[in-house]
Amino acid sequence: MSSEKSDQSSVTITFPDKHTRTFPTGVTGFEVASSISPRLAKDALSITLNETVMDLDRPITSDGEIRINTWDTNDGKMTFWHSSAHLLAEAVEALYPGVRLGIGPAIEQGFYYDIDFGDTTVSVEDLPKIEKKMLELARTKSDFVRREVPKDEAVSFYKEKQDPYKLELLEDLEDGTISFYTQGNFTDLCRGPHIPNTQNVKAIKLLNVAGAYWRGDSDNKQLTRIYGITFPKQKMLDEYLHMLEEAKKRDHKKLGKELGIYMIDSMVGSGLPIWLPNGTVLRRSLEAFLRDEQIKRGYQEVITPHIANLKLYETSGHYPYYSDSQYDPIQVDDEQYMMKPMNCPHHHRIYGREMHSYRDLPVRLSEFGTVYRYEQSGELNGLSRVRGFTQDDAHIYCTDDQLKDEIKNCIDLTQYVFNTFDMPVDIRLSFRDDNEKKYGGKSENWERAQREIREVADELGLDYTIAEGEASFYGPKIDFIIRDAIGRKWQLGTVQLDYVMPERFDLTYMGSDNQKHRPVIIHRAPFGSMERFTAILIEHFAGDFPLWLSPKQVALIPVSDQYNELAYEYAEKLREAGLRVHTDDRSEQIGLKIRESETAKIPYMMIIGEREKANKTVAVRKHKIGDLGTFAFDDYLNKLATEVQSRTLPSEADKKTTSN
RNA sequence: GCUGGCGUAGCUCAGGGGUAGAGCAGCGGUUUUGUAAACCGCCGGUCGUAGGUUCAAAUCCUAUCGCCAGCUCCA
Repeated sequence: MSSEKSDQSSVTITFPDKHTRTFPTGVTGFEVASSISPRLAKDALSITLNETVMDLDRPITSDGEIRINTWDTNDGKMTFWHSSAHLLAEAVEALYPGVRLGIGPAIEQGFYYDIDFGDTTVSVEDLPKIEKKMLELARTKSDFVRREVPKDEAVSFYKEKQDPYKLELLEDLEDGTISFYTQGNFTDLCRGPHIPNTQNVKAIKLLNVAGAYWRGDSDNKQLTRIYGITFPKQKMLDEYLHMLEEAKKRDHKKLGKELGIYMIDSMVGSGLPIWLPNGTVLRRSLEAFLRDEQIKRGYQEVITPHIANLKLYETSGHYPYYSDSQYDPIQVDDEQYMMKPMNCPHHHRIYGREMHSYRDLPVRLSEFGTVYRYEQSGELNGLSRVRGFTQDDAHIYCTDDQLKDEIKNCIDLTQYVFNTFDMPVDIRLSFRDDNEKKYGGKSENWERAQREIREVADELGLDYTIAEGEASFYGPKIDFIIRDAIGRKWQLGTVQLDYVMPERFDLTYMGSDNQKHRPVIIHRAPFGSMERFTAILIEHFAGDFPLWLSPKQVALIPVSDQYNELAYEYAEKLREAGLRVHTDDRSEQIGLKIRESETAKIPYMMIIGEREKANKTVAVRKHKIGDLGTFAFDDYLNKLATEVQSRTLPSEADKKTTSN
């Protein structure tokens, strides 16, 4: 921060609500917080001054906008967890003298520290004793003390300590910008900021140990990374651990198996998921949903083969550029063919098969296209990371003038899709940075595209962030990050602009000026991959799917064998109405049949016995809710059909049924 | 691919040098049932795979495959 105004005797601080106050120069964040309320001063962890997070006791020497960071803010948590990482390092140094420290940052959920334990292996069993030490140290209420040190001193400090990692970090730092933080007996090279003292840390959980390469480079030594999380209150930790357990219960690998969604079979091959009957119903329902919506929006569906001549990918540039993640080509007659890693080149050839007039554009080609990519074995994970998957892919070929409308249409479709599942969406505009070499296509196209994307986002009133340098090689993109029912974030759909492929495939259209022009391509996929999206859906709904997606929608449960006939009759009517029905005609007790339907997460049960036979009614029981009462069969059938058609979410359906 | 952990019956798990265990599921009977587990019996495993050590290996060692947590990468 510049201190050009340090000669002034006062600084003007602007608060988040835009009101301003004047303080003497050199006032600290703590003093500013105290001037508002003692409570705030007590809760404050750090301040953010002009987007820079600072210690509470750093003097403020220039005007600026301030935020006082408590636990309830993101910056506050980051400060808290970063300080907790130091606490972890202190505990580890105390318990394992002679360890070398790498880096220890705060992360989205907690923090980690990378540590070289030398010849000692540390496993999860060792974590409780480190936790205990951390708590002990936290209770000493040690202040975090910042000290700016000359580079020479920092270097000799770490030479003394024989820590090659910190020395390597120091190489990249300039004299005059180096600071140490000390708490208790522990000093660490650190930019800061930190919380005032260790006693705010009341609850500690070390979660995991894992190997991590120094600086993320697999040529470097692998350090031991200890992950942890801390809280200012024990209750918060309890809640967090509860959330972790909840997430575990929702794990799609567990539920996917239990509900018969998919299997992975070692004889078929790892990373090659097999969709079981229940999963296939679910997936086809999702596809039908998107397909219908795309048809309404003027898409044309195509089907392309799973392997293609290598020349196709040489033309697109995917080969050999991405050959690390592609399966090796196979020899077919005199030519080489490759498993399809992308659908786009096929679609480009479809576009290119005939002349297009500007009047025909946009051309929107869609495909549920299955692609194969080689993922390293350690990457594979259930349905969410696989080697063969199906993209809900589409490519839109349009003129520059149509681009804005098409982007708008894509964003609208994507939002429509995620709204249907009640998944809140964060939007990120991924633009290029100044590194020209990273990107293809003409600069003016990029600039226009980025401007138009932003205009569209503004016109739609979207709340978005811009990520410079996150664009793909061939164009800027819009990324959709959704949040699931337990608040986890997933990057899903993308809309990407492409100025490179039209050149590579020599795609043209005839303009009104009777000249050939290059179309712009939009790549977009709301779900991204059917496999990954299904994994997220399973976890989002915890397997309790909305009726329209449930593999089995209604279980018919006769009270005893005598009522089987009526159950078959009802089942037939439900099937005719398009519902997926299971009739449980086993000679089992009703309690068991209900229990099994509950654990299979079938949304509705219809119980049929003497009373129902007499009156042509059904007793309806709803999954997770219980007995809803008795209804005329035909009425309930219509109600269910409506619920499917409107794609009602389980939470909404519960409200409706419990209120009547 | 790398580091660490884990592979025992269809599933969930116990056992840790001396003849493989439980519950659930499955099968056969009995029970004909009113809103989350009826009763009896039976079947079921080369202890992931391959080597090795040993009189003897599910158990110890080595390799390998798979899974899990991370690391790296992701058009």
